[in-house]
Amino acid sequence: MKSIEPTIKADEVTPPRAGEKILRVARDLFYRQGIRAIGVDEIVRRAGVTKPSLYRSFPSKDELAASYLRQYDLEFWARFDEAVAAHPGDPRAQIAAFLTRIGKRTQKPDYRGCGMTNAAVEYPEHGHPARVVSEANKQELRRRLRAMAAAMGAGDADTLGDGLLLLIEGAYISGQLFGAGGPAKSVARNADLLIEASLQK
Amino acid sequence: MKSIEPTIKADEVTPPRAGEKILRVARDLFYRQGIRAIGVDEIVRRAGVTKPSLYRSFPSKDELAASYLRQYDLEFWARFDEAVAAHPGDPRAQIAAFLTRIGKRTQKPDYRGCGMTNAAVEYPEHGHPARVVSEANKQELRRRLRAMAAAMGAGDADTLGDGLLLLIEGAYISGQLFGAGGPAKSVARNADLLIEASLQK
DNA sequence: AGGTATACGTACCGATCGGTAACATTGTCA
DNA sequence: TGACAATGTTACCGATCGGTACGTATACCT
Repeated sequence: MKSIEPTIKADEVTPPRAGEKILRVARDLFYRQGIRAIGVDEIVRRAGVTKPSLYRSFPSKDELAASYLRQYDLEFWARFDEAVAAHPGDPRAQIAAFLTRIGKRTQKPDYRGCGMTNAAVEYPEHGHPARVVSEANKQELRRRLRAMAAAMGAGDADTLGDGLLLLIEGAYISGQLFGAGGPAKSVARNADLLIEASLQK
Repeated sequence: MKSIEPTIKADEVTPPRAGEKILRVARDLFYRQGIRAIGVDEIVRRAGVTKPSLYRSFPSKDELAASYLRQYDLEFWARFDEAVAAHPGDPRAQIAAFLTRIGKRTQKPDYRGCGMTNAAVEYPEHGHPARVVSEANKQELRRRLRAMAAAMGAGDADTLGDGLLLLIEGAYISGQLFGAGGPAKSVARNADLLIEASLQK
């Protein structure tokens, strides 16, 4: 009476692996309160697992933080590419869509900026696992923004791309500094003004 | 032979009080490595004093961090007002001077952004002594930037002022994320483009 | 010289940090 | 049934965390 009912695979009925639960909880706590502010004990407690389970899935807390950021990276590019895909061949509209979304997110009550940016602030030391992931993400973002600026036909595409990056990072930070009603809500408008000025040169 | 020579008061000849040495060392370590990353033991060790001396001058580490930021606040406004004083009655030139200076600072090797911004990222909790100082500084900066945008005659002064704040915060963060050669070096140029676009509307 | 207040140092506190050793328990599959 | 892999349990490690009780030195004023 037990071998005839795997209508669902065992893998699917099995509750989330310990590593997955840990990463899910860590992601939430790290983002909302910061990586340094959260101890491994609190993570395992909220995840309903024990500490050895954490260290069987992750070699260290620093690597757990890096894993959190790698997942964050995937979700970030998913959002980015979603805005891109919504306006094929129109980089200016792509930027506008992406920034409009950022501007809205910054107004939400529990917004705490960009996990990548925050991690880099928390870990200034070069070579730290979390910082490595964060820097790679930002390098790639810069590359793509400059490419989009060039595709718009900007005279100085690198400057415009960098200007957009400054506005975006400013929105991330201002969002968590000022909360709702802060300067971040105008990021899309300001980016559009900057693009306009950079094109008619 | 001892009562006739107080040409200088005793207070002045005395080597720096423990509290001052502590604050000087704490300021340096907090800025370069972050507040959470530095323990009170390291502060007192590098300052050449002992821990009770720290807690006689400051009620807690959090308050020491707040004192560090209050001093940072004074120096920040000194730099800001210096740029303002250099171009009386010309807010656009004042902004340009201030941002040019920021752009240069971000290219220095040991640049680590704005101490205020970093502290707010490290302490997301509302009401934390360090965060309170940081938020007050940013609120005032926003107010002044908006006022300067209005003085420039911008159609939508609040949007322009906020846009400048976004660029500034973006420069702070990008400066420590990318190091020399990063997007922050173009902050003055992008701000000028944004101003230009905002005025001719 | 003596009193007094201020500043400083030694030694210590309990709590928490990230991380681990050793072993028991469970479910899966052959 | 028996082997295996994953997880849980318990207890522990040395280091560091922020913070303090308490005694000692120094400088000044009378």
